[in-house]
Amino acid sequence: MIEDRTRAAVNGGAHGVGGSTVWVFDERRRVRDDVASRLVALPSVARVEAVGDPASLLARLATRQPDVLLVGTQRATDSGLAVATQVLRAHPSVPVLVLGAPDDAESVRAAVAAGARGYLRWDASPVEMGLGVSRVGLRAEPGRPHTGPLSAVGAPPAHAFGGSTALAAAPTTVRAAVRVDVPAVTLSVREMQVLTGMSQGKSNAQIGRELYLSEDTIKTHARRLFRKLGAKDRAEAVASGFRRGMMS
Amino acid sequence: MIEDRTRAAVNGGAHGVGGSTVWVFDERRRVRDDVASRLVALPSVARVEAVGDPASLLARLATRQPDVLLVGTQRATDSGLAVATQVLRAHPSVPVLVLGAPDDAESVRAAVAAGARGYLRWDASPVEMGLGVSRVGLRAEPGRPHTGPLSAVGAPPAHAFGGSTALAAAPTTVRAAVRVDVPAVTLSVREMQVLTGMSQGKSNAQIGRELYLSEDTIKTHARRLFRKLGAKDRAEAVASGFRRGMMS
DNA sequence: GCCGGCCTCACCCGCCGGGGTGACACCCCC
DNA sequence: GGGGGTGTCACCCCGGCGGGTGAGGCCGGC
Repeated sequence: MIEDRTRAAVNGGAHGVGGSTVWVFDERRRVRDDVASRLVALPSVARVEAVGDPASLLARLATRQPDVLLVGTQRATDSGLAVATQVLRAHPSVPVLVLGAPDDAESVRAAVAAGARGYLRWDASPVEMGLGVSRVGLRAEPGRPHTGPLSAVGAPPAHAFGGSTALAAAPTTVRAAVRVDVPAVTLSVREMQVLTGMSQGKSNAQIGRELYLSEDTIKTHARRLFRKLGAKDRAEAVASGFRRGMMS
Repeated sequence: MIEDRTRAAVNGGAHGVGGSTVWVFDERRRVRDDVASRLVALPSVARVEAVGDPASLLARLATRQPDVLLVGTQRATDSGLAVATQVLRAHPSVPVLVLGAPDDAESVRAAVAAGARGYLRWDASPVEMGLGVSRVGLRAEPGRPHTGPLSAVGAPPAHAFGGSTALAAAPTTVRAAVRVDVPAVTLSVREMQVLTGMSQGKSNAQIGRELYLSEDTIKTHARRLFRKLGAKDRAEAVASGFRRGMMS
């Protein structure tokens, strides 16, 4: 019951049309929801399912398999580690990523030894999660299983746990890895000014006043930049600007 | 006349309330407009003025001074370099950044020798420009002049011109340098799903259908996430999500 | 020299977005 | 055990968004 509620809350009905399916296991609801909330923002992730009960995790694995399975470990109870080991024994082909506490290198090392593909700090940013997930379980096409073989992500627990965050080194690499689309668009100065205004929550009239232009003129620029960026919305246009590296 | 048109097009009326004023000089209109279009997207830049004529550049400098002056150089005619030298002789306190071609290390070296604070490739991304501009001409307060002294940015032209882009090494550092606000907000899973949908140009009804929820429910989540992010708009909310590193 | 892109402005229109408010239920933390 | 955050849904309201279209002028490139 509780489990169904959580599933419903995280799952919704996003029938991933391309993009991988990620399962998150952790017995602590806070943790798995927190991690899930960051995962749903990733463009490469189409479907996120949160599981809090070892039994139902194994039951699901019997019929379906995720592209990546994140397993949270906690030092206090060894349950997370036990679950990971159990899963890997039953389904060695499932790409398991261990979610470790920032200072818990041991459990992580143990899990990697047991067959996990890598680890992530549970406080990793979406970008870092994206890197980890895409390295471990990228799917080229919806029907195909994860493209393998992939080199282990979790090789050097020691130094990674010393830094601020595991896998934090190369965000630009992530961009390159995740990016798929973007056929190089250039916006004019005016269009950039309008887009910037939009990203600051300004109305067309407000942008017009600040640029000493008519609101209708702003609308025209907006329409044009929507076309260029392939956006139907100012929200999508702003997102597109950020994804293309035009904004910061 | 031509000059006035360009100025008006770039300038608008953004009376920078905090944030630096940047001038862009280049005789090639394409270049200066292109650079300007990337500068206007920077949160740390409040005002951009594009100048295409050496004479009017010097005339302006007599009365006002920018926080940063970008000077474009071209190998063919040495005009850009000459202008930079001239400006620096007349106004040594003006922070000059040289805009060099990707493969033109010589002019850059010469300009730095003449007193320029650093260089940027003219094809630098907004993020890289932000780094360069903020290092050279950050203003703490509207009234105060640029905070100095600042270490030269352009020390190693050689190896920088070897890489893909000058100053491209540490985008995360830029974040840290530019970021000012952001008092740590956490969105719930649902809120993240809604925000993600918004960033994909989906309507509330559409998001609702995909999550098997009522449109009114989506609106409620939207309202709540707007409050959390301090956004008045879905566009601003999306931008905020990106700026806070919640989205990618 | 013409064509194309950009800038500017205008008018019409339909619909969605966002605010306000109320309600009920669950969950977690204090 | 109660309060705060979250999830879900509903109704009302209206202002702004986005689409379509037309039109004049300037600039740069083929």
